[in-house]
Amino acid sequence: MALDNPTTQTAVTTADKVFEQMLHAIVNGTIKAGSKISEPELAKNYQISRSTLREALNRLEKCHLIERKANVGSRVVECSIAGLLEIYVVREALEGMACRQAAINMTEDEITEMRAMLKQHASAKALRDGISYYQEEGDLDFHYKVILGSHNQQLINILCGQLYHLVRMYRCQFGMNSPRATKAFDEHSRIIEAIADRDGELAEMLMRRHIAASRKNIENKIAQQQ
Amino acid sequence: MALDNPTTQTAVTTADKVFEQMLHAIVNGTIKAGSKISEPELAKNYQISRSTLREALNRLEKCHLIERKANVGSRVVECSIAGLLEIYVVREALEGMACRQAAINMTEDEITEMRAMLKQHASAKALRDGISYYQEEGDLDFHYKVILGSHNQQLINILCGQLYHLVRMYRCQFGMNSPRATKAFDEHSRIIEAIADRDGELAEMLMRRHIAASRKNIENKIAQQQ
DNA sequence: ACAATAAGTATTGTCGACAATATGTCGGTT
DNA sequence: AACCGACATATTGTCGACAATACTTATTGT
Repeated sequence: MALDNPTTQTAVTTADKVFEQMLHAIVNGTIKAGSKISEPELAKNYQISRSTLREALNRLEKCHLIERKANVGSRVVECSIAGLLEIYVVREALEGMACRQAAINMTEDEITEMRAMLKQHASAKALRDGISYYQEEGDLDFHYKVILGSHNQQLINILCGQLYHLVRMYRCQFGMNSPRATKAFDEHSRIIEAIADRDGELAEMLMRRHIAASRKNIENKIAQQQ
Repeated sequence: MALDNPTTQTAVTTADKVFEQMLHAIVNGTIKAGSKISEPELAKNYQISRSTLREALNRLEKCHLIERKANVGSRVVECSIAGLLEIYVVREALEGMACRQAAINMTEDEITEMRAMLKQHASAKALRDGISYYQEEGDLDFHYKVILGSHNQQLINILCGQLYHLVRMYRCQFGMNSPRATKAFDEHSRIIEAIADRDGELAEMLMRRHIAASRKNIENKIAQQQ
């Protein structure tokens, strides 16, 4: 069985398309974080009925991008520092485990593919312009591939289907062009080697440190600002 | 802020009520695992319109209890051994981390409460009748409280809001009256003590071993049957 | 002047009908 | 006889209207 990849399945129904549009709009802040969602207004904007919009809202809720209260309505989630740190904690646990599982379950082909990807990132890193953007995308790609490599459908669903979009939202809204770019690259390399060695324990530890380092980096930044 | 507890919020709308009914029906197998869901039929059964039923189905999908394909329909998830093991892997990672966070964030009151709960379980364990049921419920209670103790909303959402119901479903359908009852009780005690000592690292390790032991127990059982 | 209550407005929840898509059946063709 | 394609049926997706609930505003009483 090919592993279901929640972010790749193409939109077929109109609710799907509206969902994707709103997804982008929320991630990049066009629809502001914390703002209330007016069903009648949005339905008119997207030229669809309220039922269809509500279907799209349900998908967004599944990604934890909006929150609904009965008989009150939907709000886009707030982007708080506390919320960001909470996500890092969850990622540390889940991606760490995904890494361990990847060391067990990844095929040789997948490992080869990851090495190739990393090489490509290295050359992209060499040319200095547009570093942050590409590096960030590369970072997401890397983590993404490791998660898929776990071959654990539950892990994939949670990380790629739900948390993934939230992470992107935070990155966009907080404008995080990580200064850890070069460091992160080395860490990625070591993680892949641990996976290639089928050393699950080490792979998990390295991934956890990698994510924990990002979290601490943010915590420090916040502490400085205050 | 009081921590939102996804399983406690009472049903207010009719879709909520139908969701809860279907939840029970799916968990205890009244609606069979793997079976296709007929929207017209169920809507008639529950005496509601299809829109309302679909709303309920969306909630079930959020808990990963049903799966929908566009223009095809919904199916109740299958209960496979592989799926069960996948869940244990996720739980090991997430509840382990929840335990670490609980060691950091739990209030003294919460710890006192947990100790009291464990004492109650001990006395319940003493009277031999109905052990499996109560012990299982007790087990769920224990894990539940630890998760809430993490004070991490993301962790709580994922574990209590989504995986919780799946775990219950597997327990029901596979008739798992764990033979690890007494052992599990001791492990629970040690975990609480680690939390009380504010030793997050130990608490996480103990919880991970606790869950991994359950998983291996199942793996062994399966291996024997074959 | 302030609080509380009541009416009015707006938003969400629910309903039944219609349109679009997929599944199953039957006949024809190679 | 097996495979392919068209038709019929059933199911899902979408729509607009109505009902129920929450919020706002105005009015009244202290």
